[in-house]
Amino acid sequence: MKITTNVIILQKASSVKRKSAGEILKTLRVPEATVSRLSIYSRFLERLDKNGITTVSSGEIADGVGVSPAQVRKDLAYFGDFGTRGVGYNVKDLLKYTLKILGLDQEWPLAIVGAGNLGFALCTNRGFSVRGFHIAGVFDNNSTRIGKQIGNLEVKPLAQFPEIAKKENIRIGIIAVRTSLAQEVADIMVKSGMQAILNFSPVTINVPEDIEIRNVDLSIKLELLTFNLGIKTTQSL
Amino acid sequence: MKITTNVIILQKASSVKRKSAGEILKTLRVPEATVSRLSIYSRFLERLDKNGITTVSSGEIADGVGVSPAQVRKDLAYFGDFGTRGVGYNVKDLLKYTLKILGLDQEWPLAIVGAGNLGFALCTNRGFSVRGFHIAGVFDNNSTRIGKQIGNLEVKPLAQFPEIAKKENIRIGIIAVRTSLAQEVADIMVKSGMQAILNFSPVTINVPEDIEIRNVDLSIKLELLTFNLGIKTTQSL
DNA sequence: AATATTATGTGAAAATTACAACAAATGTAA
DNA sequence: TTACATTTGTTGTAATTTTCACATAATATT
Ligand SMILES: NC(=O)c1ccc[n+]([C@@H]2O[C@H](COP(=O)([O-])OP(=O)(O)OC[C@H]3O[C@@H](n4cnc5c(N)ncnc54)[C@H](O)[C@@H]3O)[C@@H](O)[C@H]2O)c1
Ligand SMILES: NC(=O)c1ccc[n+]([C@@H]2O[C@H](COP(=O)([O-])OP(=O)(O)OC[C@H]3O[C@@H](n4cnc5c(N)ncnc54)[C@H](O)[C@@H]3O)[C@@H](O)[C@H]2O)c1
Repeated sequence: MKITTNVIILQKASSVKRKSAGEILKTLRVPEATVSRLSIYSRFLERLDKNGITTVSSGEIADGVGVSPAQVRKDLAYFGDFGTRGVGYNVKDLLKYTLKILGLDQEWPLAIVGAGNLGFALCTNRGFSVRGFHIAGVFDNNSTRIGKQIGNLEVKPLAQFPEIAKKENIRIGIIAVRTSLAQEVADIMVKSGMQAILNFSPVTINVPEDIEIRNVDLSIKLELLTFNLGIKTTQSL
Repeated sequence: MKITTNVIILQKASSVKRKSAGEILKTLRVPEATVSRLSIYSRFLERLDKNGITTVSSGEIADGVGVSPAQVRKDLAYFGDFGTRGVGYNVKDLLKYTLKILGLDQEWPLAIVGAGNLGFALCTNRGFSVRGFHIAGVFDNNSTRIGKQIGNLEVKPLAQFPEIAKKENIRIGIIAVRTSLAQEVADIMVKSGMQAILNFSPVTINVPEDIEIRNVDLSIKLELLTFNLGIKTTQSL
């Protein structure tokens, strides 16, 4: 009997509904935190695999990434039974499963808008390719940047975004322009058919409900740190 | 009657205990998510203030940053009564309070280790100064990078980290070296007295309990997006 | 073959976080 | 002055997430 799993992640994620006649439709609600941890587990498994380790327990994964063993098992249990009781998990297999779950069993072309310092760093970042990402287009609307070569990529004018995005089959856009222009760029991305956006600018971006958007927010993380350091030294709030 | 507030943030944060004789000691447990949102509210208030807006309601803040009005009020209520019923919040005052709470009523010197592409982008990032951060030192152990000038900063050898960190009173270190060296750099930071670490490398770093560490994790966010896009197109997991 | 050991998967309990509803306070208009 | 509209601060409630505890299964040992 085939079970089609209907995964819905909680928190900020939009709900996803799918129908599948004649099959059991199981509605799963997966915490966003679980998906994030899955990404961490997956990277840890990659390291184990590289080191020739073939089997791992939930406890070892837990130690390796700093969560509880129960959390590891619970997280994995959302997606299936991947382990063997009394033994643990096969590293290669579990790695393959986690990658599949995260959608990393395929190549993901990305588009970056903003060829400034951050955009440059992103373009040259070696980490992407390991996980199946590659930059398929970099855009800017500053004439001093357009035409510049970054690695084997040429910075294109923003006007070409829709055309190239379509040709390259890009579904994920990355915003690396200065704060005041981020919303404008997001709008263009949405119009050009991006289904997901990763935003590096420290500002709240508005997009339609069906577009996935996440922020990589340096300031929030830094200010979380100063908050914590602050209460260690401040007499009262 | 003076109330000394003992703030403890939840999740990954370490608990903080303070004593204060003769005063009411109220133990607050603040969700990390609340602190993160406070950072977002604070930035939104900065924008309002810049636009000359003097009063704002929880509903307007909520609309501006994409949360519920109740959430805004609840978050603020952890730290005090900042509003006026029937009126709302004074923008300038609330901005000042949020900055104070986040520990941003002082200058924070930062140290960056890794003068690669990301390190360079961070050094030249204009966003820091607005919130009271400034890069007080950049370090690398690659001889081709040492001595290079980034803005008005010179890249120093990593060996000088402890000395400069002490002289410049640096408490927060930023890791921007390649993944395989991140733990090593973290160890040096801890030994040099850093109390908080911001890590950009996609790997789990181990530090003593009393050191605050947070990750700015590009991969997790990207893979959250591919997870969501994946379940929209994949027939079954 | 029986027993011990190890480690998964899971249902129930506990903890945490978000949400909703409303009383209290303020300002405004009749 | 009174009634009305607005919006906070707070209490209770619902939803979500994590943790706990253990039955179950696989392997190792005696
Ligand atoms: N530099 C960092 O380390 C860092 C870290 C985190 C977040 N950020 C954020 O990332 C963003 C970019 O930072 P940066 O340091 O690269 O700034 P930058 O000034 O170096 O680069 C901005 C780039 O965007 C381009 N641009 C501006 N408007 C555009 C538009 N409408 N369309 C296309 N391109 C446009 C500019 O020409 C420039 O090349 C900022 O919002 C910043 O706050 C930067
Ligand atoms: N480039 C990006 O956009 C980006 C984004 C997110 C995360 N990251 C992560 O940030 C890290 C750095 O990325 P990058 O693109 O700047 O890489 P990079 O190769 O350009 O720079 C790495 C720098 O660290 C220096 N370094 C290496 N070992 C060191 C040590 N022991 N002490 C001091 N310095 C040392 C190197 O000399 C080099 O200058 C990586 O872990 C990467 O995964 C990069």
